[in-house]
Amino acid sequence: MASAKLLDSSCPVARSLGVLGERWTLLILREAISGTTRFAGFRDALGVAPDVLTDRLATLVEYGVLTREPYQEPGSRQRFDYHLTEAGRELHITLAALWQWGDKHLPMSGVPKVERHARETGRPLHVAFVDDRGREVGLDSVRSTWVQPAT
Amino acid sequence: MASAKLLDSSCPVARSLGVLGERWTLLILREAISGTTRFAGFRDALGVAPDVLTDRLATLVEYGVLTREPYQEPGSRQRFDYHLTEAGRELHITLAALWQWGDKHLPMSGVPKVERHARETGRPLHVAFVDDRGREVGLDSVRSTWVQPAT
DNA sequence: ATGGCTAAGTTGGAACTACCAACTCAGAGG
DNA sequence: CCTCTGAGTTGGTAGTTCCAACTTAGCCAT
Repeated sequence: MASAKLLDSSCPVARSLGVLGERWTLLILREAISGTTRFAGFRDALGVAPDVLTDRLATLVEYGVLTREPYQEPGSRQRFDYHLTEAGRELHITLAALWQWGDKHLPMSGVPKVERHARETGRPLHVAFVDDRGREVGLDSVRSTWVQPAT
Repeated sequence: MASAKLLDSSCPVARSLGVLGERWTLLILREAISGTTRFAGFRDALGVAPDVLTDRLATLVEYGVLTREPYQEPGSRQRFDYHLTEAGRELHITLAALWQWGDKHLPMSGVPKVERHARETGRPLHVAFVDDRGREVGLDSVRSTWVQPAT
């Protein structure tokens, strides 16, 4: 599980995909961000096979995206649930980027939609490049450069 | 190819992953964004098996992420190269989101890095949620709501 | 104390997908 | 005509995923 080949790559996109790029993983995280915490919750929401779900949850725990925590409801035995870490919460940006791309380029009519708004101002949100002053910058203004590590 | 099950999902993240979620696809697009246009370029940069590469390029062309264009260098026969469409260029945001997550949470020392800067101002860039005025909004301020489609 | 119920898995086999090496095909140059 | 190169195709093997059935642990009712 969690492709060692990709994790050893010098490219951070490849390393991210080494943890996140297997089938179901990003959908599991979408569910986690929308509030699902339990094995059966993921299985029922996604229809993922239980052996695959076990594998993916273990990988996400191993790489610090989820925590596996025991809990006990009164009158019931101890069970486990899965909560996002800070690293996992940061994937909201990645998932929202996929969400807005699919919404625009693979549209589907007649289905309920999710919208994102700023909690304080109510303004609609999207995902974009931003400079260090917090100002949005258009795609055409993005310039990528290579930087050698300090020796 | 390009999971029909996911493409029929009501969730745009699942639909995006129906096109982009197969192994190698996002890495091929990372290469495309960094300027690679030819079959051999992708194969040599990534080490992907040629049958898989053929399949992924065809899927990306089918869904409007790449175009397959004939070209002819003087003194050489006609060949094909693959260029990003506008939809493909927009995936720069998604890939940069994966890039910054991997850079932060799966760091690797001693390797060259890519940095992104605004072309006009030179300011460093990252990917984040932004409101409709172009102002960055922190993760904790994002509120998601369901909207029923107009009937 | 036995049997049912549920959450959270495990196990076994069939089906699908990826990997690797070798091969094809079309035109250009010698 | 022979070779070279880019852009693939093909065939067999190895690795993954899918699906259904089974397991395990503790609580509760009878």
